[in-house]
Amino acid sequence: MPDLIHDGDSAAAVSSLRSAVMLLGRRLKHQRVDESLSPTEMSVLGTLARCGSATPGELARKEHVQPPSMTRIVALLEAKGLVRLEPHPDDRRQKRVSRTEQAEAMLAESRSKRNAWLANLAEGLDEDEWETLRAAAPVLEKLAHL
Amino acid sequence: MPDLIHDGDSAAAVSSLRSAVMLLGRRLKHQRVDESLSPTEMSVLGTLARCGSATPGELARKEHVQPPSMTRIVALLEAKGLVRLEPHPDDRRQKRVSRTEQAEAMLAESRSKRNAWLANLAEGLDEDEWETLRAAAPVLEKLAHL
DNA sequence: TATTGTTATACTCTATAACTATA
DNA sequence: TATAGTTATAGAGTATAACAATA
Repeated sequence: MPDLIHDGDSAAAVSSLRSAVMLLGRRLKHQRVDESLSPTEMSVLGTLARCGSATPGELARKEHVQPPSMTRIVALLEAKGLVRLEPHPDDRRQKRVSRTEQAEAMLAESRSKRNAWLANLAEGLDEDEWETLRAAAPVLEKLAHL
Repeated sequence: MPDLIHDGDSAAAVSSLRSAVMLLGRRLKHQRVDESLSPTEMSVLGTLARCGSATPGELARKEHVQPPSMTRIVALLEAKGLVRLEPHPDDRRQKRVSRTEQAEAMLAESRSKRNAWLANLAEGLDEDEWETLRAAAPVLEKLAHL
């Protein structure tokens, strides 16, 4: 494995990346479409958008909450019409949780709002800076998923 | 103002940046030194590291919490030896809150732990990718502060 | 007997309303 | 009279412990 990041410049870049990502992440999180959804409820919908469907237990593990908390979250999302619960085909103890069309529309609106906010912020950069960032976007995305 | 980001490629880059920053931000947030500090307590210490010192009211506004919540947070931080409270020089209603040496050490350790985690993650990139990200770091930092 | 999910209950964090002290 | 901070109390979100149903 190449040891890319142990010179001084790279250490500074790591530190700079870390603080920028954390601050920008916090600011993005505040751009919400639906104030009535808690961060975890929102995150569960995002997870379901990636996974298609999952059991309550799987969701609890992915969101780092305990099973009883997920029971409550799923019940709230179901009451809001954002997820659907079905019996598990193989195991009658489990359930399948999947998102509704309404949830997909809300997620799309949420992404769209945050994109618009970020694009507006990026107007404060000059063309070279934006070009640099545009080149880095796919790399940052790869890094985030490593 | 130049209209940099309204072509299709840039819209894709904005979306990619947004999701990468949010995911990476969430993952970084989980890298904690002290599990006994709530996110807001941690954030208050970070704010004090930037500002030097502040009144409880200023902290409440910066952290977007109500004054009574900040009263409690400051009291908890003081009990943990992480902030110091002093009378305000000009106004006897107010107080000055500043961080202790112990808080500075904790913040340094926290930054260091997150940097190490991120640097380790970055080992999964190849040299060109890392070079791209290193060039983008200062731009991302500028963007986060706009 | 182990696992999935739920119910009952307690704790943490934050908010609102009412109060005290100072400007 | 207005402002800074605190006290008292309530609500939202999550945790642990005990339980029911199924494997």
